[in-house]
Amino acid sequence: MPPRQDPPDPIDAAWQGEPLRHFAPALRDAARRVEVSAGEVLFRTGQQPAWLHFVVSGEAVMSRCDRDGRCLALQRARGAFLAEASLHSTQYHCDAHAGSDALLLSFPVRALRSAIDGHEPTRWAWIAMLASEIRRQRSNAERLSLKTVRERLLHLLVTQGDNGRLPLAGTRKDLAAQLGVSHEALYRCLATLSRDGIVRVDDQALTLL
Amino acid sequence: MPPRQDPPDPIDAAWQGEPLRHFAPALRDAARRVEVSAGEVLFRTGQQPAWLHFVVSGEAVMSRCDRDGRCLALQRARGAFLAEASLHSTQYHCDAHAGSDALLLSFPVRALRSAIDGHEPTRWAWIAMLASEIRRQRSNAERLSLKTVRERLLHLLVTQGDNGRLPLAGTRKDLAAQLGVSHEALYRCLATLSRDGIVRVDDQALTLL
DNA sequence: CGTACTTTTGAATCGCATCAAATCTGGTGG
DNA sequence: CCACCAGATTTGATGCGATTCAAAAGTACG
Repeated sequence: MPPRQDPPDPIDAAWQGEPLRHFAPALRDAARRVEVSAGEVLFRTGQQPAWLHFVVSGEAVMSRCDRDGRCLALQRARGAFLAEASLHSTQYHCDAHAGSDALLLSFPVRALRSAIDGHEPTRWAWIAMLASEIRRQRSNAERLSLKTVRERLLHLLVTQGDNGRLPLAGTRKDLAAQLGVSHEALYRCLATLSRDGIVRVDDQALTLL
Repeated sequence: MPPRQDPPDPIDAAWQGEPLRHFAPALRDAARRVEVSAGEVLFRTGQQPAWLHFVVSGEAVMSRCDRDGRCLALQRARGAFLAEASLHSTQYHCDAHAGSDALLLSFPVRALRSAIDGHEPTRWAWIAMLASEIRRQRSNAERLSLKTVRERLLHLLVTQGDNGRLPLAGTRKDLAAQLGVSHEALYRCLATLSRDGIVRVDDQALTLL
């Protein structure tokens, strides 16, 4: 009889990856599994951070809204911590909600702080994670300072892509939002690049040729 | 006889401020004072980081150039660490040079690492510094995703300004570069905002009215 | 005084946002 | 199974704001 094919537990997978695999055993015990549904509010400006959320699957969005009612996404976390910077804040400076049904691993702030103090691998995993986020953001800012859709898209393929291949996570509308351009402009740009044989576009990914 | 009026040492001042004032005594001893002149190269892509530079005065610029020869500034450090993320990298991913004559405090990477491990105030000062840089970058990306010069400028005044007042560090051309717009567009926008009484523009600062 | 740079204004052009509308898609319920 | 709906995708037309090129005036500095 063949062994039963359990679906791989995404939480187990998350514990195997960065930065969680360096986390102290005490943190594994302290972590709480949380399921949220699309749109659910995770925290609001002014609240005191008590838990830090690692987004195992789905998406969580940190955003700020101006008084005109327009909202801007500051972070879209997938397979990463949401609002890492709030580990030592006394209150949140943004709002956050689930961008889709999502599975979270939530860590008590106190436990995380003491693990960083007392457990060297946790400490350096945390610092490395912050540093890598800084790099990602710098690259993001670099991209947004480019003027044309074409330049931004190619920049994304070069910097984020795996050898020129970038898997499409969400819809192309989402990609347009990430690039800070209208979806129409992105569609037109994709059509042109595809027609000119510069980028191959399929349902799974964009590939630089 | 009045006490002699020594000019305040900018290095002393830097040690009083964040994040250096939390640094371990061992780091004070290990730090090296370095003066560089405008244009001088601080490091190049591929080199192994041995020193981490705190920019006491002047400016240091981290940049990446594409093969077209165009360079984009990823970070302009003033009163802050340059390339903090390289503390655990085995090599630099960018180039850096002095944007002006500058005074640096340089820390040996090894000493900084062990201070973070062994000295709690240093550790949390470092983590807080990384977190605050992430916030700054997120805010920066938010700003760059705005479409018009006007919106970007007002966003900068609100988020970076002290109660709507933003001291002008460099030239207005520099400000235009920071906002990711041409300097002509910025001059025109400033003229309009000034004429309409929305922003007061003088040599020292921009003030939101 | 001359040089290099910033600041400022003008004019032409280009790319994108926006509005509109049609098609396609996946999912839901009758 | 089909009708239907919400959303994504796609194409078209228009206008606006920014870029770009150009040129003049101001400013700092040796």
